[in-house]
Amino acid sequence: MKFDLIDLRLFIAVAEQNNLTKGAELVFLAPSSASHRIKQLEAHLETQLLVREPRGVTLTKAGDIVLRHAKKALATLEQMQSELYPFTDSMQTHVKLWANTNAIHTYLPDDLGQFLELHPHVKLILEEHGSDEIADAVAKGEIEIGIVAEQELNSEVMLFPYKHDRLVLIVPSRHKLAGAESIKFDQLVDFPFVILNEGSAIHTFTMNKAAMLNKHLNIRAQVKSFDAVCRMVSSNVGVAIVPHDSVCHQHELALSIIEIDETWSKRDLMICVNKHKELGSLVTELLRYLTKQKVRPGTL
Amino acid sequence: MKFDLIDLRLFIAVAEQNNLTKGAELVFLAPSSASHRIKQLEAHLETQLLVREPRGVTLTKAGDIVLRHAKKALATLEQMQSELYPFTDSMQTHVKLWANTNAIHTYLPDDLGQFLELHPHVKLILEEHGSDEIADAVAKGEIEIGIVAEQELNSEVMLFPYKHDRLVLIVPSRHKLAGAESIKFDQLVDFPFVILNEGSAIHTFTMNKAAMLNKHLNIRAQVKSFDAVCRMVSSNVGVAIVPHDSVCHQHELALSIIEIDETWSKRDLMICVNKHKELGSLVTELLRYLTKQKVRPGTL
DNA sequence: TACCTTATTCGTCTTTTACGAACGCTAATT
DNA sequence: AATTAGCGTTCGTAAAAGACGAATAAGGTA
Repeated sequence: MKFDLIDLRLFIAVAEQNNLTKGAELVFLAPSSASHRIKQLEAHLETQLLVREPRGVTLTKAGDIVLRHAKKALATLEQMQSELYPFTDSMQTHVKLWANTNAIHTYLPDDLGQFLELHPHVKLILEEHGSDEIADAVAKGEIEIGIVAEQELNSEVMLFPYKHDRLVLIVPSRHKLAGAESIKFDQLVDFPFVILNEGSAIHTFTMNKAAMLNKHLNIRAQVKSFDAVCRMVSSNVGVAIVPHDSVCHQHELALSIIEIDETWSKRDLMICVNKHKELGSLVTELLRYLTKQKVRPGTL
Repeated sequence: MKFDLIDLRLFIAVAEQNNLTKGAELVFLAPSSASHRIKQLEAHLETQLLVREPRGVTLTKAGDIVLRHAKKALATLEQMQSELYPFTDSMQTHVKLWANTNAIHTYLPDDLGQFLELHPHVKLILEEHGSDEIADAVAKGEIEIGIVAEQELNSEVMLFPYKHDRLVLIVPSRHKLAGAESIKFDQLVDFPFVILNEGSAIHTFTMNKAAMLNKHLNIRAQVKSFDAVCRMVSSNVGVAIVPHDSVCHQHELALSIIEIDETWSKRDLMICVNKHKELGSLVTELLRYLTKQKVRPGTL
């Protein structure tokens, strides 16, 4: 066994991209190096793993086997690091995390709350900043980790997907807005609204947006779950603003989904960390934790 | 994750030996290199894995975790190679295997038979030679793999345990030989014998040894299993020669076990392969297979 | 006290590995 | 039909990693 973990990570990346160059980039290698490494790997295993095609690569059967086991092996080692965390020397006790408004008002409270519960000794220093500012601070090493919205940022940071979601308007199928592609928020403040319980993040958020337009939302119903929101809307009680992911699989309901054409409706959040600096174990742990969190419809 | 597979193998070896120097040797590293590697590993994991004591090392709790996961990860990769075997390029079709008399007449037929069944395209070229001769041929690369008896051989070969067993004499507890430390074969050819079915390897072997002394064994009973042999002997039917491992756990029977003081009674068999040459996948597979075989009492 | 075992440090040398530039190949484009 | 764009590979060079042996340190043992 003469290959190493970089080979495995590279191979996984290449396999998932079906593209050697892109895969190489994901593990910070030049294409030439990647090509060389994979050739060595194939030589050591005495097996062809990829078929090189003019537009990328595809896996052979042997490649599938390697992909599967490589993933498993790396997962084992990730798990190891995770379990190792409590024993880590020089245990870091605080992390500076900056996040944009969206993140701080939506997903973060829940996620961080859970994380802090799991790690009682940890202190988070959480601040709200603009995405560009956050990325710069991460690049300069002023903070360890940030959560931002934009994709195009300071190229000195490494990005991981955090949440991928957007707020949409749902209306009954026969509503006069039904079928519209997208809509501005100010076009709908006068419609009757179905919203979540007072105090929920999205409730507050929506009310604030309306207030900024000097409007007062016409609240027809307040309910306790996204499920209930959808049902109310489909029963013609009113319209509602909800995360797209919490509605997409309610196909049995007579709903029409409309994009909201506002910057705040986009909620693709990315985690960014310094590209070059070695991450402390606590940051690694936090990053691991946050990237594991999936969108949980109905929680927001 | 900046460590590599060598680190993991090294760590496992060191952990199992509780000794850095010996562990290093197992993975063909100088102690200095091993020390350096493990220090790096500890640095990368930000965790102390070993406590260095004057007589070797012991594992910390973190070390235990690493040991467990490292083993699992490596096992995954071994499994991968194993599954990969059928896809291997330049699939080797024959292997030269030399073995000493013992091995050829005892364990090998069974094990090789099974192996060949699993690999229908493989041809084995099996020859019988003396252990030293075999080791030299392996060292020179004339044959890929050998099975030998002695431990002290040409140091250019790498050894793996194959079978660890020895033939012993069993007699009834009240037999006049009972309690003896050891005995020569010629001292017992006149006792009545219980032996395995005609045709079994050990039967043929024993008969041949007697014939070499110009004696004819006094066969009192032939039975079909080692279990039966033990029962017959404990019932005073006669004495018997059996593999030690097939008798050791028959404590309820009134048996006395006596060493046989002959070279052929030692059946510690080792597999040897070339220390420096990269092993072909077929040889790897065979080696993997043979080292997995455990002594199966009652099979011989 | 002298000695042994075992791990570590240091300086040197070899091997490994990454990179960029040039190249070859194929499919899509003009 | 010629051109362009996307990909993977090859090659030479430069830098980094890694292995080794000798010397060292630290703690038990005879």
